[in-house]
Amino acid sequence: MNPLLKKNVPLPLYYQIEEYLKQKIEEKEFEVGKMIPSERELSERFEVSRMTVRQAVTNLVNAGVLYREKGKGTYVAEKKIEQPLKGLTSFTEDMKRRGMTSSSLLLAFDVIEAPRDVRKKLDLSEEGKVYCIQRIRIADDKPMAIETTFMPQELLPHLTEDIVHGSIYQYVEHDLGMAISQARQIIEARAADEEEAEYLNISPHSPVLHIERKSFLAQSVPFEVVKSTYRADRYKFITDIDR
Amino acid sequence: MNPLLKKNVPLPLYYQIEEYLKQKIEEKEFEVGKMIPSERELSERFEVSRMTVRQAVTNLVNAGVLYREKGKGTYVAEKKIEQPLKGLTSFTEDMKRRGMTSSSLLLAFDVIEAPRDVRKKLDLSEEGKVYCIQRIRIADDKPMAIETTFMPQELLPHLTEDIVHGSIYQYVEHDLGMAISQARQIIEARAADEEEAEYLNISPHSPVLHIERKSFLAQSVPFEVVKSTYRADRYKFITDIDR
DNA sequence: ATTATTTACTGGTATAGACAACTATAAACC
DNA sequence: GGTTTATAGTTGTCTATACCAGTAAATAAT
Repeated sequence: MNPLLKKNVPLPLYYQIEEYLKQKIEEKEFEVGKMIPSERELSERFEVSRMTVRQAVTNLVNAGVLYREKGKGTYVAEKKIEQPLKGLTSFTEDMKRRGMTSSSLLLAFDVIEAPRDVRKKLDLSEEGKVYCIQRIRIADDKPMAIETTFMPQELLPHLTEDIVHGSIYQYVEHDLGMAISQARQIIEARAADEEEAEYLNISPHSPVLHIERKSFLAQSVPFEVVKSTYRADRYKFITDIDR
Repeated sequence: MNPLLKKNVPLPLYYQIEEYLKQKIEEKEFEVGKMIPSERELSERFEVSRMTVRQAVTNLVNAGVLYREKGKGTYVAEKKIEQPLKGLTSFTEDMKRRGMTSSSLLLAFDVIEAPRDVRKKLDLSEEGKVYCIQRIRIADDKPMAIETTFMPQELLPHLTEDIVHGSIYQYVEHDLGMAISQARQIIEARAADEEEAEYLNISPHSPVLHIERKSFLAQSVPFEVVKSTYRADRYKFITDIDR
C-alpha cells in the first residue's frame, strides 16, 4: 500500500499532493530555484495518474509557489517578500505570524438591529438583524485591540458563542462552505477615547490604529463589517502591493 | 465541420473556449449571476471533451470571471468592486482619485550617505549614497502629509529637481524603462512631534498616520524607501484584498 | 574539433470515460 | 396537503492514454 496518500478519505488526492509539495518546500528538501520531481515521476511515486499530479502542480503554480518551464521542468519559486498579510487573515493567524500567542475576551454576543452605517454597508433591508460580537483581542497576555464584528443573521442562522470562541472564518469556510473572497479595509489613525483607553490599558488620547474591514463572499455578497481599534504602540499594519 | 473552434491552429482549444465565454459575457448573452451552459453541454457544442471545457472554465474561475456551485452550475460573477488603490499610486494619483487637487512644497533635495536603517532596507553597501527628497504634500491647498523619499543614487544617476517636481514614477518607468513591480507598506498610528505638527498645521501630539513604503523593481531590487506622515483628520488609507 | 542528428527527457494539450457528491424537481406515498 | 423517495442534471475527482513541442545531452557524421 502507498503510505504517502490516504485514499478513501474525503481529502482529494490532488490536495494531498499539494500539501506534500508545500511541506517539502518548507523543509527545504525542494530548494528555491531547483527543479521538483517531474510530473511523471510524481505520478509513479504517488501511484496516481499524471493528470492528478498536474492538477496539484497547477494549483501551486497559480498560487505562485511553483513555476513551470516547458521542456525543462517545474521549479520552486522564490518566496515573495516573505508572505505577509496577503489574503484575509484572522486576528489569530495574524498574531501567529508575528510570533505571538493570542487569546480573546468576549465582551458581547448579541443579535441587534443593525446601526444605520452597518445596515448600509451590509446591504440590509429595514429590519436587518445582525450579530454584534465585541471582543478584546489579547496578544502575549496584553490587550492588543478591541474588535466589533457585525454579520447578517440571515447568513449565519446558527452562530453560537462556542463558534465565536473558535475561528469564525474556519466555521464559515469549512462548515458552511461559503468562501470569503474579497475585502476592503479602511485604516486611519485616531486618539483613543476613554472607553478604548480603559480596555486597551493605555492613556486617553494616545494614538490608536482604527481599521474597518468589509468582507465579501464569493458572489460579492457583503458578509461582515469589522471595526477594530489597535494599540498603536503594539501594532503595525503591513500590506503588500503587486502591480 | 464545427465552425465555433478552429482546430489545427496553434491556439489551444481551451483558450478559444475561454475567449468565446468572455465574449458572450461581454455581449450580455450570458448575464451576470445567471448560469452558463453546463460543462457537458459545452463539450457537445464545441465537440471537445469535457476535460477541455473544464480547463477553460477553471481558468475563468481563477480569473474571477465565473464561479461554480457544485450540483447547480457555473455562473457569471459580478464585476469586482470598482478598482480602488490597487497597484502603486503616487500621491498625485491618490489625491486625484479622491477628487482633490494636489501640489507639493520641496523642503530638501540632497544626496547623502544613507542612514543605517535606510541602507539596510535598500541593500546598500557601506558608502551607499542616496537621494533624500523631502516634500510637504498639499491637497486642496491644505497640508496633507510630509513625505521623505530615499532612492539609491546609482539607480538614478541623473535625477534632478525638475524631475522631482513632476512625477518620479513616470520618469522611472517611462524614461528609464524600469518597472516598479512590488511594494510593502507598514502603516502605523503615532502622535505628531513638534516638527511634524508645525509642517502639517496641527497641534502637537495629534494622531498622525505614518506609512513607510519600500518599493521593488521587477527583479526584486529595492528601489526606494518612502516615509510619509499623514494628517489623521484628513487621510484614510484604503486597501483591498483578494483571496 | 565541430557540427548535425538522434534520443530521452520535460511540460502542454486533449480524449473518453467513470464514479462521487450535491441540488432541484418530479413522482410516489401516506 | 404534506412528506418521502426516486431521478435527472450539475460540478468534483480521477484514470489511463496519446500525441505535441520544447530542452539538453549523448551520439553520429563531417
